[in-house]
Amino acid sequence: MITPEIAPANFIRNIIENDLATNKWGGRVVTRFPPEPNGYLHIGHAKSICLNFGLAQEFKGSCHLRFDDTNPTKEETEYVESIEADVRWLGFDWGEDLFYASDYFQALYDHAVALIKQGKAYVDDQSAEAIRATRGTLTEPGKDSPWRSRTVEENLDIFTRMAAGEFEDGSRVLRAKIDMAHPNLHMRDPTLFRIRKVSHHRTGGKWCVYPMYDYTHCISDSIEGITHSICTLEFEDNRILYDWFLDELALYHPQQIEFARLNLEYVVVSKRKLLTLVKEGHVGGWDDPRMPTLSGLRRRGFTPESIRLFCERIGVGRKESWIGMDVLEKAVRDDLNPKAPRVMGVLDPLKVVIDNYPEGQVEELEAPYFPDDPPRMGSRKVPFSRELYIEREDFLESPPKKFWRLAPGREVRLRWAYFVTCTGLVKNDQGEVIEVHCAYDPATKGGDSPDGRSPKGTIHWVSAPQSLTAEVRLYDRLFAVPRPDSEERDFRDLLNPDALKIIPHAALEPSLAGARAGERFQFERKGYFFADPQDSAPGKPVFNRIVTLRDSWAKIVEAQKKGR
RNA sequence: UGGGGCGUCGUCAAGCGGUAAGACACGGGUCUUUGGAACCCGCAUUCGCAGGUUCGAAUCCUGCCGCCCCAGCCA
Repeated sequence: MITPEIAPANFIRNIIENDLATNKWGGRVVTRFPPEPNGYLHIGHAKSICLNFGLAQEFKGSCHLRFDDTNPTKEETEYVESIEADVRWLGFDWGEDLFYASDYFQALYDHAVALIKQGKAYVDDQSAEAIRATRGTLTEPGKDSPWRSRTVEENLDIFTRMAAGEFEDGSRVLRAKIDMAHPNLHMRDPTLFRIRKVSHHRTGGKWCVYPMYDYTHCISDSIEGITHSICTLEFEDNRILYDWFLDELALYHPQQIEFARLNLEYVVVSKRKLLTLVKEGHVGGWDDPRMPTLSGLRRRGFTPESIRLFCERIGVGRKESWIGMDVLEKAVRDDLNPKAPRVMGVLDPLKVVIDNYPEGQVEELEAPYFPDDPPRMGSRKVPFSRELYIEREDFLESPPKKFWRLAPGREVRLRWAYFVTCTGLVKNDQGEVIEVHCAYDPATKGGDSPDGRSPKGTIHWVSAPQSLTAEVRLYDRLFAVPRPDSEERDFRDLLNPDALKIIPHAALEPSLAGARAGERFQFERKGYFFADPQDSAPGKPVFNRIVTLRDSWAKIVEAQKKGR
């Protein structure tokens, strides 16, 4: 197991601890995760989910799942289902606390009527363009609407008729009457309700006026008895409205707290761009293993634990920050290292003939699944014969300094098998090595020599005749540059062409024929792999590479290059 | 030139007036039948800058500088 990491302190936890100490909320901690059901959840949402559900868990409170479905033109049931599945997959449970903003449409309407009666809201007959034109600018105040001083009675009458469907979409809106000269633009008479004569995924045709976010969110939080309403930094300016509505309506008043959203290098997370990748076929779908969506990460083979570990490690603050992809990769390695059984698979096969090994002979060699803890899960038998495959990159005709693998005259250990020494090689017309010849030392069976010598290199291998041919998909970072969003070029041109390499005929050890869909393994020296849950069939697994192993040889090579 | 925020190691991030946690990355080493893992050591005399208050400041005050967000009938 990964050593349990102590959840690092953060300012939100501090606020909660302080509130608990002062009994501000009567000992309650109630948070919520409020997605709009208009797209798939991605790694950025995971941060928010882990924060909200994690805090609730830690303080024995609760976290509500609430769909913010106030805009029927953009929201669909398909998305609520995928969101529920993703949150559950991440390991969180909202219990009975599943809500929809649309549950509160009537209450929202009633509160609007109350605001009208208080003279705090009015119906504006101006067009959207006119409203925009009179909002003023960052430095100049706006102008009052000509409809701002309608009587309460008239406002009540028209608002009622708006809700009854008497007016066309866009013909008028209900606005709060605050201050058109306020320095915070959100306070310049924000819209409360707009007319939308469209069917809503839950309320159908019941409503033709729909409430806006600022008005809806605070009241929804209030109704549900939320204590800490955690959202991202871009809503900082909206907090003034959150507070204004609740104060004017004299309702239970949760505290809105903002934190910096996640920025992850080498991916893009905007719905528009992700959708483009899917629609234009740059990826196979929302759950393509290259995608930063939770469904993509799941399909790739990431574990929920690894995502949670990642979220814990990146912390929570109010500073715009960028997290390197290596942090996510490290998190999944750390999670899988103690969990994934070790097996051998050759991704780029190079044939090896052991000349002094009897033709036709096959030995079954013992190979532990967890070499660092052999009793655990025991071992499997791996066949060994005269003809093997090794990784093409594990042989070099003229090896550079510090290369410890196979080369002419060089002895290496074949993992769990024998020491072999390279005695010759065969090339094709293009001068490429297509076959390597070796001699094995029968005294080194199992990988130990009686004379105590130990080769510098140990490489993996698979017996050719018994090998399992399987498709392996090597995934890597989606983009070739760390911050695709801040580049001038079209983001499509920044995609990493090597984000997916399909190997149709990898040579795997035969035990893998028994791999079940959804199982994870470490292919020794190569990385962690996941039997694709959709494309694997009994006896015919298809593997996705989740992440490579840390590769210090690659670092040496790079250093040598630079040194030159 | 309005309003709201943010600036602590390469990247995140603790710290809340008492003399800079931790993680990732990086460097070195031990061990090793994965150049994996594990383990050990190192890694900010300094907290955007400049002043000030104080016995004492990353923490308080003042002034600068830099970066982000806001002008949807989106959320």
